[in-house]
Amino acid sequence: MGARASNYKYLTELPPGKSRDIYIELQKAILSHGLLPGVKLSEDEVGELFGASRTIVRTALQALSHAQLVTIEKNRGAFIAQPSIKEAQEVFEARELVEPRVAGMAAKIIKPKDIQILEDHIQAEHDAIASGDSGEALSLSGFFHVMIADISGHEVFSKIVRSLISRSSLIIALYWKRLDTTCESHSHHALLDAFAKNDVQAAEEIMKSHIVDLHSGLDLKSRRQTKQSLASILKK
Amino acid sequence: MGARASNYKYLTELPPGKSRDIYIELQKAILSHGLLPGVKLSEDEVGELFGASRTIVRTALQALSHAQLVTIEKNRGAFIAQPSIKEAQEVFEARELVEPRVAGMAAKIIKPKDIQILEDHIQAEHDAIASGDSGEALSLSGFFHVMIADISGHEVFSKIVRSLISRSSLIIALYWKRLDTTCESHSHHALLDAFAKNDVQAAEEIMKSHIVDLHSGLDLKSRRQTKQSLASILKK
DNA sequence: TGATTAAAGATTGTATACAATATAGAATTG
DNA sequence: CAATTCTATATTGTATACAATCTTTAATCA
Repeated sequence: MGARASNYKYLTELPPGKSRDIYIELQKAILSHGLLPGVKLSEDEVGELFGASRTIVRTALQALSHAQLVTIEKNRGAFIAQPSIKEAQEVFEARELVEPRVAGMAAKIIKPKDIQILEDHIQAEHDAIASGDSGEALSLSGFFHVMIADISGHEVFSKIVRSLISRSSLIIALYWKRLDTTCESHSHHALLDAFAKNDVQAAEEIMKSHIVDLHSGLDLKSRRQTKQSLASILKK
Repeated sequence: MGARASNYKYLTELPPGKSRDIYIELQKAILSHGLLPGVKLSEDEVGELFGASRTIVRTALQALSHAQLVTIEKNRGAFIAQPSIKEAQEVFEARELVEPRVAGMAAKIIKPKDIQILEDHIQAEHDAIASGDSGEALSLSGFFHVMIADISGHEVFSKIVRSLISRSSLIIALYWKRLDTTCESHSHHALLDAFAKNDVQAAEEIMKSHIVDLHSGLDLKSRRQTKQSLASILKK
């Protein structure tokens, strides 16, 4: 995981406190593929790791389950979610509907300052890829989409996009075609060009085809096996 | 509230148990305007009402806060959410994007059996209006949209729609123009006609204009005041 | 009297003990 | 030896006690 973790603002309904911290740390680990689908999150183990009581840990795990990053099975515990093939399909269909609209809205009102921030972010993506930190790279490329949603100023769409992006990370872990290949693309750059011109329609189209691209990078025939227990990867 | 409460399947990430029951009961009360925005849900009070310990109640309240039906303020407690004007606007904008698509998908694959169920449901709406049970009528008219989402078979869209519909109920409580007027319309019937013909485009258009209609029924200039404490309305 | 402060009460936050359930391993049986 | 049952262990579910915080009331002072 990235030595310098992205300090981008994470969202959760949780009030500030230890539960929220645990939520954010686990989310980071999930989004950067430090924790893979299927891994069990035992309450004692997580509590031990973060020096928190089970009460606190349960609050965090329940929040993650509401965000659909974790599945809680009665009397069995919490596991990193494993989206089905159908869900994977649907998540990307939803992204194809919502994100182009959001990108268009962002294009309409984006300011030079925001464009600069996005450019820096793309640079950070490249750096992560260059340094071989594919987990961080993946996480950053997801955040790029969230940042655009935030720029649009539309909080309801923004929350929907956040949720879809998070789940996309699990989907990529399970169904991405070529494990070696990073999902870098030129689309992010192209999007910035459209933003710079405040070209709403171009932004919509580029975003649409970008997501269709990502979607087609998935192998939605069979689910990858992901055992790998132990949550010792959390220690950054 | 309706003597015969809608037994339509409620969704929550909560596993079966008392927390889930409380969640569902509170949700019902919120959606039918038995509990109005701003009302405090004290843990002891709710626990007393349902014969549950605070641990259980807290789980339910936290789930409701994740569904954005309840706002939890640190050290102050849980309150029925009060969507802002901006959020109200955004929720309906999101509905205008997502629901037409979902209606179109439903039109493509709907079966006679489903159409019959929807017809019966509309009848139940009329009955509720006739009997003056405006809370139940409102709740049913929201469920109509959820049922269509379920018929579409697209679970990701369906969950998004559920969330938007729930919040719409709070928004209507705060911003609906004429308190005396029920939000009945002919759109639901028109939608059924399109469904019967499997007319995708018509279904999309009717749904779109229906939601625009609802949207325009809101007075998004000022928020209504809703005091009314006490959660004694829960006892059906 | 009005505002400010102080104390009492009520409510939420957290840790922990105990109960219920599931899991893993040992013993038993065919 | 394979399959099954039983037992011991580990894990989650829930209630409750105590701590921290907020709210309300009472008391004090200008």
